[in-house]
Amino acid sequence: MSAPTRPEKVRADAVRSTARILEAAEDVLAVDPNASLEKIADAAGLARATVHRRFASRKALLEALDVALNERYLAGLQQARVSTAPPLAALYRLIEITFEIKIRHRPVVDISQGPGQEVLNGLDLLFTRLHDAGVITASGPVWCRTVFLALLTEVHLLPADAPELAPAGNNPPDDIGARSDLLLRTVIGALGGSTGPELLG
Amino acid sequence: MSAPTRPEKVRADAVRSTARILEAAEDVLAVDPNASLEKIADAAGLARATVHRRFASRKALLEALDVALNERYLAGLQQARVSTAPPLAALYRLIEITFEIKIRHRPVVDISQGPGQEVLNGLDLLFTRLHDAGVITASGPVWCRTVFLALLTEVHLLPADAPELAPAGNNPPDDIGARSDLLLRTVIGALGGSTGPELLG
DNA sequence: AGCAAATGAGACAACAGTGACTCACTTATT
DNA sequence: AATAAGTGAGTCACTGTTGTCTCATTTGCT
Repeated sequence: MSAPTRPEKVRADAVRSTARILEAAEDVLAVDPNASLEKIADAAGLARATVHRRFASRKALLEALDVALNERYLAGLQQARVSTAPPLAALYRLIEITFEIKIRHRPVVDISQGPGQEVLNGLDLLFTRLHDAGVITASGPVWCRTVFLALLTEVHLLPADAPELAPAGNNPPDDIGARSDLLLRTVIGALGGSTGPELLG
Repeated sequence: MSAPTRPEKVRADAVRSTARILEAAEDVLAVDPNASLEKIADAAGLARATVHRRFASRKALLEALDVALNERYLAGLQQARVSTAPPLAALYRLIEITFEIKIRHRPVVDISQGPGQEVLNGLDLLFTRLHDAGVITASGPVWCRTVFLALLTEVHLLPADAPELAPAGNNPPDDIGARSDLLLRTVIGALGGSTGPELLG
């Protein structure tokens, strides 16, 4: 009803601001899911009023953030060829991609309802395939995905100098690789798969 | 300075209220860590004023809850003979005890600082012993405890009718036993131990 | 029964966060 | 350079929560 006289063209300014706000929100909310809009605005280097201009309400911001994260995740699932590649290779690739785009989960309202359903279906498919291929013992995809997401969060929060992230002979410090390896080993082991070093054979 | 005329004797009334408030707080805060004092009071069947009489501030309530949980946990650690019993048996017993007294972790402010240090030390000792005994591969006790607590939370939140909680031939539905088994298998596997059914040999 | 303690109900100010608005100023686009 | 869009800074009303207080009533103790 009260159409706020929408502008003819969206200026490059506004786009940057929107992106900055989303980035800041992701970072800030990861630490404190109840952080105020002012904190987010500060982290984005903008005024709180600007946040309100780009996002009508706090709820709207959270939903936009949810959508953005789900999009990234969904792209990751496709890129990992979750439904066609050998499941273990797909899982490893998905993990790598996830760490590369540093997806966080905690902040998001509730991944289980709303647009995140596609992502969940993709994960469930992956774990079903892993079970069918005999890579893991656990058969319930919901449980598998729960464990996966929980461990993903923990590996994500692990400080970069943790001893678990120091691989055997690899001198070059490859943070993403180390985290991916650790998460893969841990998840597969947790779900009843073999943890041998020849996993990806 | 403003000593609020402390009573000569603490009545049985007050003790019950304090306990009720702590119980309610544990339950309510497990679902929503930012629940208002009124919600907690309602869950306890008491007026908000009473909560404020027993606990000077919200912070005081959270600290008291933290202390209470840590006490229970510490008692569990001793009861499981974490430092003397065979480590795998100790872990299993600790898990059982934890589920019996239904300890939740999320609500607590931050278990890593304050009086919770003793508990963490106990857990670290347990995982060090598990590694030394060759039960698990992971050697960093901090990482082990992180994984343990994360999975504990997930198993705790698992609905009672989840397929993962239905054991092989055991007809009698033993919820705590099923959860304990699942958690033990998952944790040991996640930390690089064998997941065979003959674990406790 | 009698007293002190504890509670419920309600009012109260203080405070933080949200959302809407204005106005002067800056920036992007043409 | 001119114009439209975007921003910063500030104000304002509104809401929910916290913490304090009072007073009538109920409850536990002896």
